[in-house]
Amino acid sequence: MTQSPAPDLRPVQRQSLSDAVFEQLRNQILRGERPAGSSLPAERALCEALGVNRSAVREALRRLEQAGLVVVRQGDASRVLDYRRSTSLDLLGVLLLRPDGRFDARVVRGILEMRSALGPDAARLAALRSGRLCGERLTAEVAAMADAQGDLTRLQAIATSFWSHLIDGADNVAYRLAFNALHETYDRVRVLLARPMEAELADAAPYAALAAAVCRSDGDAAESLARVLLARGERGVLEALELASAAAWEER
Amino acid sequence: MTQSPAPDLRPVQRQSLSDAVFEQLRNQILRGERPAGSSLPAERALCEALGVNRSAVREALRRLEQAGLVVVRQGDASRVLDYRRSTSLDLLGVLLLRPDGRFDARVVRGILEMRSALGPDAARLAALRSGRLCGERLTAEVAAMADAQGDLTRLQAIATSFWSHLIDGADNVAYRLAFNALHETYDRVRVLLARPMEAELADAAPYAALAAAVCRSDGDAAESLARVLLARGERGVLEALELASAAAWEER
DNA sequence: GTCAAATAATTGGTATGACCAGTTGACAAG
DNA sequence: CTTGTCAACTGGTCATACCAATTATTTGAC
Repeated sequence: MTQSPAPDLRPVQRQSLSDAVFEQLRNQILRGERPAGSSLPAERALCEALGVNRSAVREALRRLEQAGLVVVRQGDASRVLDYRRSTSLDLLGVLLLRPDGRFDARVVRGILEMRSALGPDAARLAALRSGRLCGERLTAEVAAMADAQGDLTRLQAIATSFWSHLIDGADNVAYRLAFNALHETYDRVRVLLARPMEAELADAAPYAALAAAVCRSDGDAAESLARVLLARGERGVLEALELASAAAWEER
Repeated sequence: MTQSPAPDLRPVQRQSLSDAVFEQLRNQILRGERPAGSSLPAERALCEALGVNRSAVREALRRLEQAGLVVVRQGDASRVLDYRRSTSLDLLGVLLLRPDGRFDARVVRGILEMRSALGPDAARLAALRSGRLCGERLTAEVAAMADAQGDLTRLQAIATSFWSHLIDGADNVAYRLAFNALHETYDRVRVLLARPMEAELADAAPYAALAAAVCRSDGDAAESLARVLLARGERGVLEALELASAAAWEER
């Protein structure tokens, strides 16, 4: 008797009502269906329309407010803000995926550019500020890479850890918080990026050189090594993106 | 009869209960009084302790969750996250001011470094991508600067607008969102930075040169001009920061 | 008719209290 | 020791009433 292939059961994602309301309204705003300046329906009207209690609606509104998507004022209707002007980096993740499920190429490009602008500078600062201590941590990650050759998924995790230590070494809160946002965005599409970023991930040598540069507090070398390293992945992702858009073109 | 000096009444900022609860818990977390990994009291316990309704507590928790400061899971206690790892740039504003009301020098330094890393690249991209159109908008801002000579507050507003147009020209969502966060942080301490940044604000010539470079799509020139321009303010702020910390030292 | 003050209607803000639904850990049965 | 049950937490949802701020309308004086 043939054994059917193991159906890998993934944990089902739970979603509270306020989560659902939040996502629905957020997506409508980001899609432009609720343009900046427009008013949201009254809370009681939203309850009615969505079939939930007012608490759920209010909690969702609080989250939208915290995210910088709407402004709520007692006595007046809640108004939609221009998310391009009023939100912070934590929205990158949702902006990355268009409504049709494909990548938004502009967002991808923007993320890559930011990575290339901050990464080398962070490497420079880490070398100058945390030299030896940071360099040793980086070297440990490089050693882990050697054990993981061929396992792209594991290499992704190690590379992330590598950069996280580098950012810590740079001792820059703004870079840290930006990294958090970029990392979370990256995490959403990690599997899809494994192949395109193979050139950046599979070769441990540049990481080793960068770790060494940091270790000897050579800021200039660290900066230029980081620049070269990041360019590898950038090229791969952009190429994959072009192929994908070409394929989408063919589909028509 | 002597007239007492006009007591300038500023509009009192309204604050809902959930706002107050949010701020209190957020500050406790950021101050380390509620360390990462620790559990928050149960919602009903918080209501009791804070003297408010459970709705207010829940709405505050939703905001904390959205900000990446806590994680809430049904059936279990809410837990505090490590904000250095789980929050995004929108926390810069609160991190900037220490509990005693002074600036956190490390945060200031970090913001300046990020500004210097992204600004020149944004200028380069704006020149390459939006050249003429963007350059004309920038030129208009430069003209406004001429009318505002001497009025530092107005110059601040114009410079902000100048950079906003430049970021738009760079056509990079990530830069835009990062700019939003930096700008909001800047806005909180605008008046305090007017003097220290005078060298960057008062001279319109560098802005004019940058606008011209963008206009003729000269990416390299735009980048280096932006670098020089931003260095002016950076130097001034860092000097002011040293003076302030020296003064604080004297106070003891 | 004009304009300002009073008022009604609409919006969000807060409060109570009940009950549903997951999580955890103690505890008894196997 | 393992396993299943159950009790006591936890957050999630609901209904309803009333308070408070804003806005639009009406009213009334001039």
